[in-house]
Amino acid sequence: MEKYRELGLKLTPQRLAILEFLDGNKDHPSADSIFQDVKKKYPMMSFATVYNTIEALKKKGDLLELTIDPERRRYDPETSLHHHLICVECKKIVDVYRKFSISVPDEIGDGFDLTGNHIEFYGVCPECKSN
Amino acid sequence: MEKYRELGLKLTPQRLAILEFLDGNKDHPSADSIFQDVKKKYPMMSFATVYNTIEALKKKGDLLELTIDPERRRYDPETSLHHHLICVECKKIVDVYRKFSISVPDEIGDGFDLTGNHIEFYGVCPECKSN
DNA sequence: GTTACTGCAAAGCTTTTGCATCCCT
DNA sequence: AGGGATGCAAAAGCTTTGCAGTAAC
Repeated sequence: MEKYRELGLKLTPQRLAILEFLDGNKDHPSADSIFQDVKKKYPMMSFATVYNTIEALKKKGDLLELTIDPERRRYDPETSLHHHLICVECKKIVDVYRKFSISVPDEIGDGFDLTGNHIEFYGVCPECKSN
Repeated sequence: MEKYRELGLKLTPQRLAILEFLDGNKDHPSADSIFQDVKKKYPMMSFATVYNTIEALKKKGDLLELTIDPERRRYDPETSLHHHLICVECKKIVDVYRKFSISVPDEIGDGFDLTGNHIEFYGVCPECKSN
């Protein structure tokens, strides 16, 4: 928690509740998920606070914004390199911790300086298979 | 164009203009891009028509909805398998036509039946590099 | 005491929807 | 003629913003 203070971020109760909710969270929550959860503890909670905190965490590099759901933005507190496996039926998202050696061939690369990649695997999860 | 009739789709002038705009388009346009372009020819154009047509094309399998831009949905008339290279600065998107042999190991796969994948490569394009 | 954060409400965007009219087939 | 498509406007959903009051430091 110390590191937040170092960056000039104030540790308010609301912010702590958001951090607590995100810590170890594997559900790739949306802003609304975060809001709904923290609201249980702090009924006065506002969206502004959620988005403020998301923005602060993103800047710190402690939260990733995922672009895997066309409906809404989802966030991932797990910032180490990983990929995602998405159920095309129920939209469940599972982490894939594995390094893949892939790269864009120079002739296709169009002169880009590559900085990283992200793979989305699509499939049908066991629960949806049995329906 | 015949194939559209076969599916019970009516070929209205507006719809043809949208098809013409999309044909061979490599810009991964948003609904608004499509709207703005077709509006030049048909000033009475409405968003409803754009979204109607997008929906029809998606159902036909002739248009892909991309989830690579958190700001808005983008569409891709190129439906053959390919990946994308995205400039993290200017958000330009370049197609990557290349097959990568990647797969999720069973022990990670969580019982999913895999159906496909999509890779996003991130980088800085030549134009943004020189700024 | 400063400075940043909170909550509220309004606004901004993108996307969806209802409905009367229109026009492709 | 019939049924889908169009245009308009309103509504819905997600995200951002302005501001006065509040609380962390």
